[in-house]
Amino acid sequence: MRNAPTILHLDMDAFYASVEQASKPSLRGKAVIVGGLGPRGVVATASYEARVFGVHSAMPMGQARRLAPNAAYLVPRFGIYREISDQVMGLLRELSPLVEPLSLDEAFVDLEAAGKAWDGASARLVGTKLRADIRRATGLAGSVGLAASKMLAKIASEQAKPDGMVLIEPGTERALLGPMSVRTLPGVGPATGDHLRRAGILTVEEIAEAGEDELVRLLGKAHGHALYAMALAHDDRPVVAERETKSVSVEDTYDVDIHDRIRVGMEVQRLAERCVRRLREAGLSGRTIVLKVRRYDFSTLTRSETLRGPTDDPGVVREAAARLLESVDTTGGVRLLGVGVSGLADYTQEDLFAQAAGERAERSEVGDREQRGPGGDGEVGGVAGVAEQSGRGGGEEPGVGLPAEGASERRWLAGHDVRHAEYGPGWVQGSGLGRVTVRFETPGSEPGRVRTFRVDDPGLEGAEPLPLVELGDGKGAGMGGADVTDGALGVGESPVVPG
DNA sequence: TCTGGGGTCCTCATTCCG
DNA sequence: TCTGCGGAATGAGGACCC
Repeated sequence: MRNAPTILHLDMDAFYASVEQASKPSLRGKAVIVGGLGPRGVVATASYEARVFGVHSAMPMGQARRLAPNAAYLVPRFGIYREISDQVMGLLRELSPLVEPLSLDEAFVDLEAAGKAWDGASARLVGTKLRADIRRATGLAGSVGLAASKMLAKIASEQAKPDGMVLIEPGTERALLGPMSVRTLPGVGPATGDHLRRAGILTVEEIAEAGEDELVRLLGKAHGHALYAMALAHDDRPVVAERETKSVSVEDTYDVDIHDRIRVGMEVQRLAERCVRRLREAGLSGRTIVLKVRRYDFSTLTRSETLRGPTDDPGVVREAAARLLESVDTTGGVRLLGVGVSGLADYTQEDLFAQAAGERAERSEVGDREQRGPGGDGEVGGVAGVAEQSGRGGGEEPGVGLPAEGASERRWLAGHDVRHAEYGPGWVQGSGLGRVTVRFETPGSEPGRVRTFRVDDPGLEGAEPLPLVELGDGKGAGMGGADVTDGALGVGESPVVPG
């Protein structure tokens, strides 16, 4: 491990929720919860105001609504999150060519590799400037951790939240980590945490005291060795700029369990097609097809099949998925279906055609029996439409207000952007019972007024998100000096009117 | 109104091959 | 020829992360 705190970890604070607050003046200082709004949705991000009520990410939406009934509940807008993320990652790449994004809102940067920092003082300067640059460019707050390894930089940024910076001085790591919970260490989740607790190991120090052999005995070779090293603050993992994709998958959780076997088959076909679309967009092909089924009782099983060569042929993937489904008992109902492809290779056309032809010829007799799937192509029934809604969010959301494929009526998703011919730009506060409620405001405006329309109002249409920071003047639209109208935290009137 | 979606990595069992 | 053994590939499942 290096001896200077020159690895930087950036973590954008409550990212999705902060973007929504920056976009929507009326939500600043309020509890905002972003996630799936269906009956089986979970929280993706809660604003700090919402966390006061005990709401946190991965919590079932129903539970969140009980804890914070007056919060604003919004559907994610991945398009704008990705745009802002690109902006932030761009700033990081100005610091160093060695940037390792972990997600839309997190990344490691190796400052030493670029000669941008060589000791604590220079690293602090870089961190301070970065946070200011991010705020100027996006209006948002990010927390920075600086340390001599990835693990510690990440722990540091965690401690820095919200809107802060923490540097862990080399030499102080063991003392700092010792009293912390084992759950602090990367790779220790609920299961491993329980495992360790049953062995009487609660803190990082106790992991170190237990010794490597005991850890390996408890957790297996790879995990045991890795955890022991982490507990001693040994972490040599380099910052890796380019990581290859290893698999591509899509999955949908259905609002209501599917019992009908034919319907299950159709859904698997649709998922296979979506998966291949994603695969092709990435310029990839793959050898191993994976079917995932989560049953009514939440038990999950996977079935996979490896082809002789990589494919990106929708027909081949559909057929493989259908074959895999045959070996799965779905009586009792399924709540989730997924199709994935792994064993990825670079796309090559000749391989592809040879493969497709070969596979089909091989199974020409068997094929007929299981072909029934794609016949009803394009037909999306009532329940399928609902599933479609819950399944969106992977990044290919349809434009708001545009009809979903096969759906006859426009859908207005809470939080998404719209424009009205008479009232201008705004966003959907809620919809139902044939009505849609829109708040007319923009990132740079004062909190705006609410109006309600019929869902088929001809003057209303979906719109692109507006930039958070007005171009040119560099004025941040962030939360810093935003007006907070409620005296107490979030106990004010609901900013989102249901129905 | 219990529990999303898209990934990665590891372990363990089985099978095939030399 | 029979048997044992050690990979490598494959398949299933679990844990974890954001």
